[in-house]
Amino acid sequence: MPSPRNKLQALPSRDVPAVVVSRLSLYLRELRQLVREGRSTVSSSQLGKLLGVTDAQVRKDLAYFGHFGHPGIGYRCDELIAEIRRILGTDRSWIVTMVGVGNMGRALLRYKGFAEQGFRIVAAFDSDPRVVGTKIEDIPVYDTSELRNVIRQQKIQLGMITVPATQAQQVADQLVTSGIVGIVNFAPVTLSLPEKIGLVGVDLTTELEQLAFSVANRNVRR
Amino acid sequence: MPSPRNKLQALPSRDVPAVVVSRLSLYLRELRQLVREGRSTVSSSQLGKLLGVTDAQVRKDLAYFGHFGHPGIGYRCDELIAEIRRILGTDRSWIVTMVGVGNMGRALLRYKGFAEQGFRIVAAFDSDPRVVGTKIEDIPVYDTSELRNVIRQQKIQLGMITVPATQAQQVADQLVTSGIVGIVNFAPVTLSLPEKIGLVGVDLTTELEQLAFSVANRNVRR
DNA sequence: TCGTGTGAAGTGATTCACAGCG
DNA sequence: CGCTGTGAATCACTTCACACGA
Repeated sequence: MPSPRNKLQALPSRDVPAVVVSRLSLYLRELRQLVREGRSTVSSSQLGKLLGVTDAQVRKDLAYFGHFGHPGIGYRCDELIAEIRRILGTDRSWIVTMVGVGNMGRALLRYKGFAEQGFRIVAAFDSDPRVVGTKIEDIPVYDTSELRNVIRQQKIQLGMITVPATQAQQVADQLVTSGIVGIVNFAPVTLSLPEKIGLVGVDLTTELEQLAFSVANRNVRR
Repeated sequence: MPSPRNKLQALPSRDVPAVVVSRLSLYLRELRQLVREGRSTVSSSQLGKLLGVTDAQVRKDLAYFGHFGHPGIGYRCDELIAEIRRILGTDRSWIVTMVGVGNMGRALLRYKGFAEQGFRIVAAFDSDPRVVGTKIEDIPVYDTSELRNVIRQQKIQLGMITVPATQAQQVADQLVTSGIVGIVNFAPVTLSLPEKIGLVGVDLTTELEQLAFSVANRNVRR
């Protein structure tokens, strides 16, 4: 293979399957747990066993991005954590907003896990005058009409959408024209966005449907 | 191909890739939208375009489960909705519980979307005496010590876990020994469960990490 | 010796392309 | 003629198996 042996190679060595990236997140989660337990190194087979994947898969996944392992030793946990964070782009912090301060939005605003991984929610938006002007966990709630101004002034990069399905596309369009580069959509609709904009959809009903299927038909492997 | 030409064939015609099932949920979502707009039929290419998949993919996905289309016509929306619901197992209703009534749990208890798709949350559990005994959207909150009794008495089938990561495995074990058959885990840990138990994990931090990656590296297709 | 990194082989999913039906 | 259902071909991902480094 080409790609020189410098360990800090440029990131997008080649087109990476999305499923590999999703496993990276899981590796990261396990590595943090291992560190909490006092482990300093881990082998691909150990890490794989924790997640139900093969050792070869772990190594191949990581090899998309560089040479992080130490033959005979395995991977140093803290080192690999740093590498994966760099790969995912969570070594820096991201400035995030939330549009929709209903039940779901409020719950997410109060969730501490985001900040721990470098996602700083700095503003929220809603159209209900009863919440506009309030703060939730120190995060100010603005009227939706302020969307563009606030996003530009605060240099917000990512948006989370927790408005009703009927409004989600319109909100997404506003986010895009305000300069946001990525969206997590919790509304149960398919958004259509410019290619350039990153998009992740989370539909909780869909998740329950997957579960119902796997229970109703005991013939899927996860 | 074997499999006789009766349209209502037995469900698990063969081992179905998980990704096919997840698209089924999305087809369902689009079909409902189409019906709302007054459409009565849809072709595989139209349905595919709405979701960014090919027409062949739509047809192949559905063909895992039967012959639902009408050559020259397409698929009748209401018919296909019924078929997909039957396949997913959401034509009947599921009895669900929620363990953990923090921010996330409360938000999900208040979310109306679940009931609409046949998921009836009938009980919630927490260990905080301030919420035990209260009701959220008419759903009673019991002390966690009551878990087994309530699950058995109410014949609860599915559980959603929204407790802190440190307690998730223990809660999952309790759910399993109480007779639950499927779990949606919102805690950011990998659960280990018996093969027989259905499991879907939703980790919101992980989702944001996927987004960060796709924004930081503009080389993934979704 | 243990465990990584990686070509090669194998498996699985997607797309192609077309016969056949309404 | 439009559109499904589906083998065959292609493309993508995973696993195998082994050379090599510490």
